[in-house]
Amino acid sequence: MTVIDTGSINYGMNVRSVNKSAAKRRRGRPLVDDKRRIILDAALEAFAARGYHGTAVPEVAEAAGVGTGTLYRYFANKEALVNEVYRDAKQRLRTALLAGAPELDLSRTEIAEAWFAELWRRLGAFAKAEPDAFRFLEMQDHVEYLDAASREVELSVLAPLWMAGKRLRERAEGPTVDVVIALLWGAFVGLIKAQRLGYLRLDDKQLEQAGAACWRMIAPRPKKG
Amino acid sequence: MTVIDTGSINYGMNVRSVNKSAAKRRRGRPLVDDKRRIILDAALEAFAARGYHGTAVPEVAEAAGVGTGTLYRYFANKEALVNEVYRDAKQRLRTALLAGAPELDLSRTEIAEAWFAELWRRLGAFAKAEPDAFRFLEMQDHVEYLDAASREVELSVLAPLWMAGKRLRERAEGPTVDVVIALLWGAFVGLIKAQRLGYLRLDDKQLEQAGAACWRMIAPRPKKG
Amino acid sequence: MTVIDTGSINYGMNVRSVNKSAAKRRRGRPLVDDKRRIILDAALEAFAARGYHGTAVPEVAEAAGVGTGTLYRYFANKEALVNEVYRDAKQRLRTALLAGAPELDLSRTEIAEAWFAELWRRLGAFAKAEPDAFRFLEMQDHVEYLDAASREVELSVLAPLWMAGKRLRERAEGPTVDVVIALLWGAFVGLIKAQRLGYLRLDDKQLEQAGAACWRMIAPRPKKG
Amino acid sequence: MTVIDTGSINYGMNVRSVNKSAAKRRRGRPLVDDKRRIILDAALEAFAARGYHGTAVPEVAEAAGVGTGTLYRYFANKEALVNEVYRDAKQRLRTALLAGAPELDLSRTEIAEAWFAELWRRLGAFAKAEPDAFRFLEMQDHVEYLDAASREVELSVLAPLWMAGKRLRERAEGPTVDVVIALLWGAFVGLIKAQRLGYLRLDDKQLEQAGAACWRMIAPRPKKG
DNA sequence: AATGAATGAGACTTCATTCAT
DNA sequence: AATGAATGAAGTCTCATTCAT
Repeated sequence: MTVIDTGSINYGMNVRSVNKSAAKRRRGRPLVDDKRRIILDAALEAFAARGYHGTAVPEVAEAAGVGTGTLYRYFANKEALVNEVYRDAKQRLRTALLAGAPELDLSRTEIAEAWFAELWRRLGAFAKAEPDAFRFLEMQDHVEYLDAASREVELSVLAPLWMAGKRLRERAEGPTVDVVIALLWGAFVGLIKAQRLGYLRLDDKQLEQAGAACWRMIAPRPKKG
Repeated sequence: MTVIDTGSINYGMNVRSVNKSAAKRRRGRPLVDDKRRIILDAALEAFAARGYHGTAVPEVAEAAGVGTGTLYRYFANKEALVNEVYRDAKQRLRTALLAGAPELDLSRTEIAEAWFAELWRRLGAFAKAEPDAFRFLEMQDHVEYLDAASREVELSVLAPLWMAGKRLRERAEGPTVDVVIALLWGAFVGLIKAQRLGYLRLDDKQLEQAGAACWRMIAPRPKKG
Repeated sequence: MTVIDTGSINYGMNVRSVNKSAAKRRRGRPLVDDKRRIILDAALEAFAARGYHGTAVPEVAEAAGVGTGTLYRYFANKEALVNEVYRDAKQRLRTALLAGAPELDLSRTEIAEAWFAELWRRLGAFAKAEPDAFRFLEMQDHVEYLDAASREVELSVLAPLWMAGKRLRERAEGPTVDVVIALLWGAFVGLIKAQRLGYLRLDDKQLEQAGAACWRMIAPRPKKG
Repeated sequence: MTVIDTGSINYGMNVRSVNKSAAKRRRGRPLVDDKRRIILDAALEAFAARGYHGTAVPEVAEAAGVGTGTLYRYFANKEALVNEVYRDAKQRLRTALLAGAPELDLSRTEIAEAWFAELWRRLGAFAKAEPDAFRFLEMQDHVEYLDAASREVELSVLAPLWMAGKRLRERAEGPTVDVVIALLWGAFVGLIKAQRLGYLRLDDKQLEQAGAACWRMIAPRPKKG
């Protein structure tokens, strides 16, 4: 069962650094994308900590180590910036969750369970490796400023999960797929939030146990009759 | 089993109106608390919709139908206002969840299950009756401006749940109480958020099924050995 | 010939002061319009001196003796301000030129000449009494920021002149009415501009002689044949 | 009468192109002045369209097809640029109006009239050939940034006209030379401005008629007595 | 010599808070 | 006690100018 044998793969953790070091260079000269990357990172941290309205653009610029005017050379305005930060983080989440996931027969319960455990582990790894990204993405009310492109990215993460859920819960009773996804996602978010607020400390074992509990929530039980 | 026989009690739904109409009056003379109440309600709505930093104080005053200066007679400043809004909403949530709950023997599984179902129902009722309060309370990053008093109120809601969880999961295996609470709370929040964002529509039956799924997550299974 | 017997009427000169003193007051309390008026006057002076783009809003506020924020209570933004300044000045020009002008039989040359002399004198009085208004109105390229309302006011000044010109030059040969108006208006503007730049000094006699010269430019000569 | 027999000479029209193609070259190598010329032209267009304060330096550089830094190699700063643009345009106007004008006996009325008609025609040709130059030169409030050198050039255009006017109006009654020049110049500017704003359309015949009307304004009439 | 990325001063505008009425 | 006009600090964004490449 190769799926869960990912201990050696460090997903999530390296997405960002990959992006950074992969910045196109020509003969050693760092290109525009470098500065862009630095600003995006600084903005993510600020937005994650204080929200969109609570963050001043010069703050972001300073954190990125560039002048305010420079930031505006890379992003048309604050709204464009937050949208790119959002898409960027969401893409990384997407990669962390879905990259390299093989097509599996989720109708077989033991395979489905392993698949879910893997997903949960990846989520945990992402939340640990990129706490700011995770926190930012789970903020309420991006709606206010997200543009069409960002909403599309949003769907590109949800859709695969929804498809998997659909296959997983074919012929099962209980809540519909939408509800199950919302519950699971919320449960995970709640866990991370509680940790951030200091209500609990998570180690790998507890994270795994939490995942197992969540699996019990959705484990298919055949419909009556 | 009186616990679940609360169908006739409309908890939650009336919390706000009770607060409103219960504003202390003496022989028909409206008291100070009336205006206070109105401002708090207007502020809650605004904060829930646009967040703390996205809401302007004069905006709140106008929505409350009072002058800006008047608002400052009741609340020292914007931060004091948001803290009071927070405590006020949290108290109402507390009442909606915990009021009149009898002491139960949660070590007996069928009683515990009924107790959880009731809790879940009350949560649902609160989220429906006071969407703004629920949304506001679950916003991230109150931390930035919450004061000690507010954090205390926060605990006054959590503590009873924690105690109940403790009793419920004595001798059970799986995640610790903190983790379970975080998962459950998060799951419910995720459900409501998904509904608000239009990812799903909830009717009473689906809400109940969701609750049942969550119960499966925490239903005590005796420790091995 | 009552037309030219206006020596006792001080047109133009008093339009502004009238506006000022006529600010609605109730029991001696100066009303909102007062501050509005002060800001408009300060803005006119600044715009006349340095143009729209050359004038900073806080400059105007300071000249008006109010805080920057205050200015924005009265005018939505800089563009709204300049439009109101424009309309305000143009209306005053209109009043100064056209107020109380009787209907005359401009087909009779001697009446037409007196009418023109009167118009010229009024122009001179306006330019003298309100140099800033005159200078501002004759700046190039208001077009960039003028809104529909302002363009309407523009026409309300031009239309009557155009009608008069039409009547005056019925059956005359030479340039069309549009051309004549443009020439005359331009000639007057050139005169004032030259004075402002120090190329000449105008006394009443020279102004009158200039008007007479202009009259020669348009004095109707019957068409040949 | 060679003066008016200039129908075949295309003055004005070619001033700019002459300047351009006449940029000093040596054996096909484009010289510094080429780039200078291009920048001046781009700047003129921008300043004419949006004014000094409404024009950004990088905008000019881009329109000229050079880097921003390059522009600063040719002009010390924005103010130096606008001054050079001004002098350049004014010189071209000077050439267009005065080049090749023979010394004439303006005391003879019919010669003076022909001379004036020629001047008017040249003005018209210049305004048509170089609308941007004409528009820019007639903008108000160059004063703010014009330096001594520019003001000198201004005079080098005015002085010859003033001399001619002096000779023309020796012993005539009516307004002084300054006034007459201001009126005429203003009249022509008004005509062109009206055309630009769409208040009228000018063809050659109307332009000539306008010139004739203006001549009537200044045609010398012997002093009484 | 040419470039254009970088910058910070300064422009426009908002808003938390005060205070005279 | 209630008001809302007034304010200036602070936020978003632009642009004249510099300087490393």
